[in-house]
Amino acid sequence: MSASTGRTAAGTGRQIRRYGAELQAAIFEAVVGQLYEHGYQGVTMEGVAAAAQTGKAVLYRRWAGKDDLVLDALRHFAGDPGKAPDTGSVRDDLVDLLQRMAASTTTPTGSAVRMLLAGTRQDPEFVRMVREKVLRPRTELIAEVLDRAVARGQARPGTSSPLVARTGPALVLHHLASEDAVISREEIERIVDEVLMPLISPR
Amino acid sequence: MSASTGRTAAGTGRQIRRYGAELQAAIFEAVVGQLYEHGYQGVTMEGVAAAAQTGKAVLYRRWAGKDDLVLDALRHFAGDPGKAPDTGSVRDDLVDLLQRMAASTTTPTGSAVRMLLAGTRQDPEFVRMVREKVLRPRTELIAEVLDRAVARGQARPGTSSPLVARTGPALVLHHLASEDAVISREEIERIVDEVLMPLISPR
DNA sequence: CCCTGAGGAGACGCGTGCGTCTCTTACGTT
DNA sequence: AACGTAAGAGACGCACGCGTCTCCTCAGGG
Repeated sequence: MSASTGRTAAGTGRQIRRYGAELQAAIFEAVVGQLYEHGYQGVTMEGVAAAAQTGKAVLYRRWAGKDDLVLDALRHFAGDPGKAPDTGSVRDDLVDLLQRMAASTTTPTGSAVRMLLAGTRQDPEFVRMVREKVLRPRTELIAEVLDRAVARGQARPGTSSPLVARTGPALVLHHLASEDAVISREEIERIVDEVLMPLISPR
Repeated sequence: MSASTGRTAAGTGRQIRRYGAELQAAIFEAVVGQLYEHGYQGVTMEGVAAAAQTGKAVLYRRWAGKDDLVLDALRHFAGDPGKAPDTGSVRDDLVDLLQRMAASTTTPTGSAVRMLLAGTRQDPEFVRMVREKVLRPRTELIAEVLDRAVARGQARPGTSSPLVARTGPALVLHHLASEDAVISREEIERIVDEVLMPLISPR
């Protein structure tokens, strides 16, 4: 009998209602939160709506469905990989870059990369986007650092092959698989000192 | 009224009924098939039962649930990474090993590794198993090859660090993420010639 | 000050997967 | 030849996520 309130009369609060861009930002944040916590499969429209404190209708008014939403959220967040460091020491530059990469493995952006690895049938648009917006820019930063090192004579010419630029990221990523969780600073320095530096330094 | 047949009277065939080990093998095959085609999330008990031409009861009589089943199937298939090649040339040995690894990225075993990469919350038992039974043995083969190379004087001592052993696999795996699909023989040779060999060969 | 449009919340119907249960039937054993 | 066990098949109830739809309600423009 008692009325189904339909509105949580309980809470203290007035509710502030968000519109447009502000609302969208909150939704994106919710998406990447879910993504980070439960992986792609764990992202649900219902979960996102709840986390963003909004209704599903709002989501469907803006996006066609889950794929579209997640894609858009990632596109929004993947963004700026930062500028390439230029300390004058290749070694330090590389450590810095890989450190950043490692840090981002636990972020939504990192999740995206891992989804990429995982996917047997992923939305091709999604795959493309992650490659373009996440992976490539970061590899390019490394290439940039290597180029500078070559110019400075700190590295052999020819060192700056795409393959070499990929080696650092590959090892950081691989660490995720072969060891537990977080990669330590020491481990990163070991990657640089034991693998990258010997690989590039002049004979 | 008309009997619900309950049995497809249609087909030509008698049905051969499988038991015990034979049945189990068929089920495992179905599991890895599903795994390969749709990824971990795409494996369903119903799908497996159908693919194996059996009933769900049979599955639940043997395994506690999906996790248990998949884990067991992988454990069953992950098996033998083969013996380390010993052609006398480190270079050729490495190419051979990485080639094998690359080939297995499209197999169920490969899917398992990718699931590992992907997983934000995976069954820890599963993670441990893939590390132990899939990743580690293969890295050890490489270490073995490197050790022999050092012994032969084809590689600098100290070359056989775990990190160096990981570099090849890491690059192969990373290729999955950064490029499309299959890794070519040429690409593998490039990895060996441009990265691994310079890294290990005596100065 | 009222009206319109979007936001917050969630009910609803649909499909799908899980895990259980039932029923019939083939096979190996005695 | 009779029997018991497990296989093959799938119905069933439950939970959950999707995408739609409805119902307020808040805010801002006329």
